[in-house]
Amino acid sequence: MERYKLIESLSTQSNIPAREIQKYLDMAEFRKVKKNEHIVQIGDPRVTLVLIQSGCMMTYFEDKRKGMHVFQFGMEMWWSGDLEAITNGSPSFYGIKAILPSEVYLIDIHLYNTMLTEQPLFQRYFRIIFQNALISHQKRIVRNISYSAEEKYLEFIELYPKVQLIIPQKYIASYLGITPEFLSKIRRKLAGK
Amino acid sequence: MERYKLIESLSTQSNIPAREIQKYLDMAEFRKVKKNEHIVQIGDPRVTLVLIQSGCMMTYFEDKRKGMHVFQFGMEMWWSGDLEAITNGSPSFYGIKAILPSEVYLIDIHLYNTMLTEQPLFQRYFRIIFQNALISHQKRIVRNISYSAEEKYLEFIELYPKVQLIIPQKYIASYLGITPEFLSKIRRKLAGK
DNA sequence: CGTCTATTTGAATGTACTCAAAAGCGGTGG
DNA sequence: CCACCGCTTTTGAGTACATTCAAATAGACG
Repeated sequence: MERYKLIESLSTQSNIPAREIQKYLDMAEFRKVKKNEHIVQIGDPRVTLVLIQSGCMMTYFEDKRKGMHVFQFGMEMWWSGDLEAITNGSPSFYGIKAILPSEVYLIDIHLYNTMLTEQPLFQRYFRIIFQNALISHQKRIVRNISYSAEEKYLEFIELYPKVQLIIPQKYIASYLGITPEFLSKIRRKLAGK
Repeated sequence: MERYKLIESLSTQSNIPAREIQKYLDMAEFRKVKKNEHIVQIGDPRVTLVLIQSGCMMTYFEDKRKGMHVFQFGMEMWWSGDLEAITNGSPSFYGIKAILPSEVYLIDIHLYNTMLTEQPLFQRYFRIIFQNALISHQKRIVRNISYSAEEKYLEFIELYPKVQLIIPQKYIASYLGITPEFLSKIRRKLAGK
């Protein structure tokens, strides 16, 4: 996606004039990142929201026992970032890295607050963004507590047919909370039908 | 919690004058519900957000194979309801019932939209509510994909020490996505330490 | 006190994980 | 353009975690 299209979309969604969206985007840090490059490391004190203009990003975290887990994938026009860290100023619990060459805008805490206070329509914009994100998080929890691994995988490829083609299978397994070996076995079983 | 305290809290959180909060609360349907009484049934076409003044509610859903699952618990001052149904007008995927005698306000789609359009500060209020809800949903997903059943349980009683005392254990098991029998075994194991 | 539901227990089963090794695949340099 | 290297995926055997089913026990409430 190109910059002007991103601005158009944001303008339409938010009812904020394109020229004003542009003003705030200019205040954000724009970055082109290569495949596998990190834009946020776990523990970074400087926390930002990330708006993806093009490419594909992934958010991950770690636990001591089992290492890295994929928290979510982000595509064009999606937001990522550690909302909790943004909210209370703690260091980032998540890391964010590019799965494909990508272009992103980094909105730090200060800019986020500026946008919300200077332009009240951003309150509405983020209310809608968060409301929709909440819905999809709720659905994911529903699947987490009621689906088998196989069902989770089938639902995933149905929900994100594009993502599924791009990213390594082991990341899908991690996102679903299963091991890559077991996902491989699920796929073998499904293929034999 | 009493009505005037609820109004005070909402007013403080939202920066909206108490008298105006009161006006919208008066437009909502107020209901006292008995223990185990339902305020929303799965599939209900009339969908509402629920603001809990007192007591304890639980949101649940069903799948054909394993029956009912607890989606979440709601305490005083919390919101519940099917956001997706509110957003797109579909029938409710979730049911809501009282675990304790409770008092709730029901905000239907129409009133929700009225509040958002008439009083822009509600955009900010719900932006904050959703932002915080999103954070706790994200954390729950993190636990879902990276914790064992035992760890999930320990985290639960730490996060919700009050809820844990009130509600039947089988509902906690369901919330965590495990069977009541297995939770019982986890507790036995933990007790023997 | 009796009934109904929740919890506990145990045995058998199934689902998913670990570990180790082999096969596949993509990018890089010669 | 091919060969090699590193990483991902597959495979299989053994194990651990969690479920199912059935029955016994405990608790709550009228």
